[in-house]
Amino acid sequence: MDELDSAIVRELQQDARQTNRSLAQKLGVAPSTCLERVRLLHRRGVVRGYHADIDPAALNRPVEAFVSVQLRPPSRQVIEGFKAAMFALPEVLAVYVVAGEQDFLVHVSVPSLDTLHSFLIDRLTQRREVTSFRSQIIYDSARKHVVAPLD
Amino acid sequence: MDELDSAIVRELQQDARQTNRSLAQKLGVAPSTCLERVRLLHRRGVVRGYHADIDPAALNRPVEAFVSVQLRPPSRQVIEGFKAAMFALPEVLAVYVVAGEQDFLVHVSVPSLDTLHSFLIDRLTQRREVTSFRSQIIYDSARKHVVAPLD
DNA sequence: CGTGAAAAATACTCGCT
DNA sequence: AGCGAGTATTTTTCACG
Repeated sequence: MDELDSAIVRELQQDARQTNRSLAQKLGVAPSTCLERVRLLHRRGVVRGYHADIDPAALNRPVEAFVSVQLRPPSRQVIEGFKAAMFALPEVLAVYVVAGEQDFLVHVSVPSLDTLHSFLIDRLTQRREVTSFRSQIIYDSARKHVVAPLD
Repeated sequence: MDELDSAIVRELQQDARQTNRSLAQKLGVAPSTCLERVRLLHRRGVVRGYHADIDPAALNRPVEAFVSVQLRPPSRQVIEGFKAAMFALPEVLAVYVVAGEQDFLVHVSVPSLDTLHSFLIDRLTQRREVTSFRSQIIYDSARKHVVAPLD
């Protein structure tokens, strides 16, 4: 990860569809050089993929929330099982196994508050390993698409 | 958003760099048709951008956490100010204004637990509007890159 | 390891249905 | 709106420095 790699990573985070040519021009190297670097970044697992960012409203998912969940017992089996079950649900965007009062954080996006309520009742309350949960509706959010190396 | 649009959106979420040609082939339409659809999806704001997914470890950010923050007073001014301040920090990946006991959720990624501690002390404790906060280290996580329409 | 030029593939335009 | 042939760019390869 030298300076050129970092610059490539930054640019591809900003716009994954820019041509290799314009990328090379911006960074002041030959297109073939740039292409080789990008390939190495793939092989090394630095670049994990390229994904379109879609407006949730267009997918009929205007309502988002975080649901914190406490599990019993918080064993590996229970945690892994719950994680897999949640991830399989279409409403779920992401799952996080966390340390703290709660064991789990589930990021969901749904068509309405009604759908959220149904999700909580049908998908969480049902499960015996869920001892408690708390949901936080997201009023507003902002996410970075370009993340710089630290240190 | 007919069936073709949905298919395009799904495919571009899965791999944003696939050529228009292969995309058209998969969906059984002419490349020019496909290109026109993609452009319309842009214009309508359905596709907001294309971003490379980078391994956080490669950016020297192996430690992630959610920090829940309570603000006083939870006025628009205070919330917006805090949001902007947090978003400007390099450690911050995303910010969420939420409803519930806490007012804010900050997603951070840092080089180490030490860095996280410094972040909490120097960037949160310092601020007068922060009345309390709680941090949850992320042990494990999974995020979907392809999100389907609901209903 | 980076480069430049040739070859192959792709994007993009546009007149037509 | 969707299509396909033609043109313009781009990607990709490869022999050389």
